[in-house]
Amino acid sequence: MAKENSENPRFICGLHATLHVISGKWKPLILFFLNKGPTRYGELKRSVRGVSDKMLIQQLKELESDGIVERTDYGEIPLRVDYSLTLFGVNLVRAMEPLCGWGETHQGDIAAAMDRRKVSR
Amino acid sequence: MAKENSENPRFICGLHATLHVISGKWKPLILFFLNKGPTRYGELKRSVRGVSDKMLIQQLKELESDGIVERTDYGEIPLRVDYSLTLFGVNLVRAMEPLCGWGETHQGDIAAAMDRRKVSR
DNA sequence: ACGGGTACTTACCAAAAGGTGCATACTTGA
DNA sequence: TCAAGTATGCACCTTTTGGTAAGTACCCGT
Repeated sequence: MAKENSENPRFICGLHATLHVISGKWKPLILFFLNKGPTRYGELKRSVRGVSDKMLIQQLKELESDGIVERTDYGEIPLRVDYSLTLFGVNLVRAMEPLCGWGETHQGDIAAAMDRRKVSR
Repeated sequence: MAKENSENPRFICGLHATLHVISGKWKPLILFFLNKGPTRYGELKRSVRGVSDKMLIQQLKELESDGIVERTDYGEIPLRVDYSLTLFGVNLVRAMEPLCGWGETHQGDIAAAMDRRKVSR
């Protein structure tokens, strides 16, 4: 078990801790869309364009395990399952909001940066 | 070149755009430490515990290419190079601050979540 | 009996990301 | 001549992440 002391702390800083929860190609986007309210699996998949079933389910399971997201199974057929944010998750998404704003504001710059990276490969 | 229209937009949302800039295991931490002011390469490496030279240099190059970070070579021997945030970078790090706060507040929960993930593998 | 729907599983594979180990350049001091 | 310092390069390798394709469970309607 990892020792938690000042000599070898688990996390370098608060940001480091947060990154462990939100790392994964799709997690930030999943959380972003769940911020709109409880969402069915299929609807979430349509919102998070490009994600595969395998990854969506895997990352939802991890978010559930971490206490960020909760899963509601209505026990119907066809299956109807909702995913929603816990209070813990709502606070996390709130902390992510400035990143949304920054990205909105700088989409042009970011697209240009991506093009530069592509060219220099 | 990717078409930017409402039918097939480059980014799903602002957050998606931001993620393209900060994705990479070490980038958020690099930015976090550079927020303290211009930093020498060696000092930055010591701060970002665990990073290899290869990755630190690679991710610094990408951040520089994206206009987030600037590199100052003093032309001395031994080499002395400083890395610092551009204004663009300072604004990005400001947007990341709530994530630092969230992580600070929830380090215990996050550590517990990580332990649960480890057990269920 | 079969196909539809939704949500999810799994084996195998590919791609991406990250790391190791050794190397380089250059001036200075021993 | 060699070692020291700092910053960086590169070939090869390992690990992690993500994707594909085919499959599953279950009830209902045709």
